[in-house]
Amino acid sequence: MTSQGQDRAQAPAPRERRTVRRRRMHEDLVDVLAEDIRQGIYPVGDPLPSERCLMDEFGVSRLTVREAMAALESHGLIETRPGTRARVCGPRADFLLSMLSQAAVFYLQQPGGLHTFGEVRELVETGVVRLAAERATATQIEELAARLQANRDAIGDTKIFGQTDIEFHLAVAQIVDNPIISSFFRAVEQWLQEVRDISLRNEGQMDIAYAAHARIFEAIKAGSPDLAAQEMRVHLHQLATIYPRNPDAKSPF
Amino acid sequence: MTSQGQDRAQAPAPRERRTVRRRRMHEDLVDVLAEDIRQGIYPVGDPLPSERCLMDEFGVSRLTVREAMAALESHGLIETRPGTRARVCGPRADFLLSMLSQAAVFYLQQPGGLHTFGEVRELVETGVVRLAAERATATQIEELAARLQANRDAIGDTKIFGQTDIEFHLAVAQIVDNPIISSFFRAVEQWLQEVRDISLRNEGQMDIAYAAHARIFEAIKAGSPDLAAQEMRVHLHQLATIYPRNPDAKSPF
DNA sequence: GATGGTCAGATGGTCAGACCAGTTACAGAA
DNA sequence: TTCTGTAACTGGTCTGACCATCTGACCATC
Repeated sequence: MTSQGQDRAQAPAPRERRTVRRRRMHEDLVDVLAEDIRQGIYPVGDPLPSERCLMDEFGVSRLTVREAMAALESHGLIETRPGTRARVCGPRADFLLSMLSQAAVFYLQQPGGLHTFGEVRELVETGVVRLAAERATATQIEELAARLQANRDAIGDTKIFGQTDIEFHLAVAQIVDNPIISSFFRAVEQWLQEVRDISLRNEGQMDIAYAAHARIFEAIKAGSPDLAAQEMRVHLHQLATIYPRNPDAKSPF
Repeated sequence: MTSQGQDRAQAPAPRERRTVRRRRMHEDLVDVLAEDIRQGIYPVGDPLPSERCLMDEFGVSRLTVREAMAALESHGLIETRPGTRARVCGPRADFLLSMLSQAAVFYLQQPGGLHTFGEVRELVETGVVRLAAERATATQIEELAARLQANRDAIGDTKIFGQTDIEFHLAVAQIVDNPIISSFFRAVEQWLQEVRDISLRNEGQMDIAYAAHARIFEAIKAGSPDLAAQEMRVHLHQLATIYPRNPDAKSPF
């Protein structure tokens, strides 16, 4: 018996539930095993006890054990494969990245999300160029110059220009050499690409964007944090003025 | 039969697996249902089809359906309760907060995590005070003054001083009125508390911290973003110099 | 001694059926 | 019209089973 279409009438916003959600059997198991992992009883790379052993040890069904293992895997603590026992995995950057991406999408989809997110982006990018201006080595400035040149060469081709635009910003971020900042940039990379694809359709926008990048580059090269931040802020504000007011916020994945 | 202690010999870092993990049955179901939710086929608040209906519809066992539902719930897309069908829930801020907290813990636990995270914190807090200095209303400045006074009154009591210290920083952040920034602060709040509990044991540190807060307050009151950022930077650098070099990074939860 | 093939045992993945506890809707009585 | 009891539907957990995958031991060959 299928129930497609069932109960899909328009409903008002759901009233908050008042019953307390009862704790489930496998949740206790999740807590115990997560704590064992945290305490190093199962170091990274070690296998966990098998499902059948855990069901014996905790006196629950194998299904309950499997639900706990699934929860641990969804938290990124373990990974399972057929035929071998689950293994503890260290917190993986790619897992965190996907979580950050989901968080980014969440905020973008909220009312005013574009503004909210844009504000944070400005805060991060102006802070990043400050640090870049303080720290850039001669080699890094050469690398940045190459990115800038590629950006210039791409004028006229919306797709490639957008790509080199992002690569320029990423190269600035990489000067700071901070994994959290790099993760932030990667988390929003696809969304930024889509935003630029839209923005760059404006007449003459590639020239304007390139000119802003050139000024940012000069400020970093000159070792002027305040100037670099100011130029980045002007650049982002200009982008905000041409970006459509209320576009559909697109998911980066 | 238990297997405690089994296979726990020291092992080198595990070599990355090369076998391709086979796609599981319930993963297809997760994709389909997640897409239905994204497309609005099941709006927020609507119940999903029952487990028994989904097993009929997709020709899989009820256990496989339950695994898919568990995965959707761990992604924060639905919530389940005994006796009623699972319901779609909108992305919840608390869910995102816990994800940000996990990300924060991840980066803190990496080698050099304290430095990496401190750098990002400085970037965020200096950016936030700049915006606060630009935007603070008279009412907000009064509120901030009250937080500062509470901070001053707490000198001598490590616990309360730490609490008021964080409240001062949070009040600055709230001037910016950006939910992402507020979430960031809340995500690292408990960890910050623990850090301060350690820092404030240093002789005279409460007086130093209060004095820095007072200078930050004056800069915000004077509407001087550059000065506010500079005072915040000095404050955070001073904290970094007295904080133990390689403490155990503690989980905020 | 190194290598390749085979096999048994251990493992996870999925299934079917069952039972229990919680929730909801409906029919009948007051 | 309202209230109550009950049936139906729901999720949570269990047991036993079978299938596919992986690993280690063993043996034959070079």
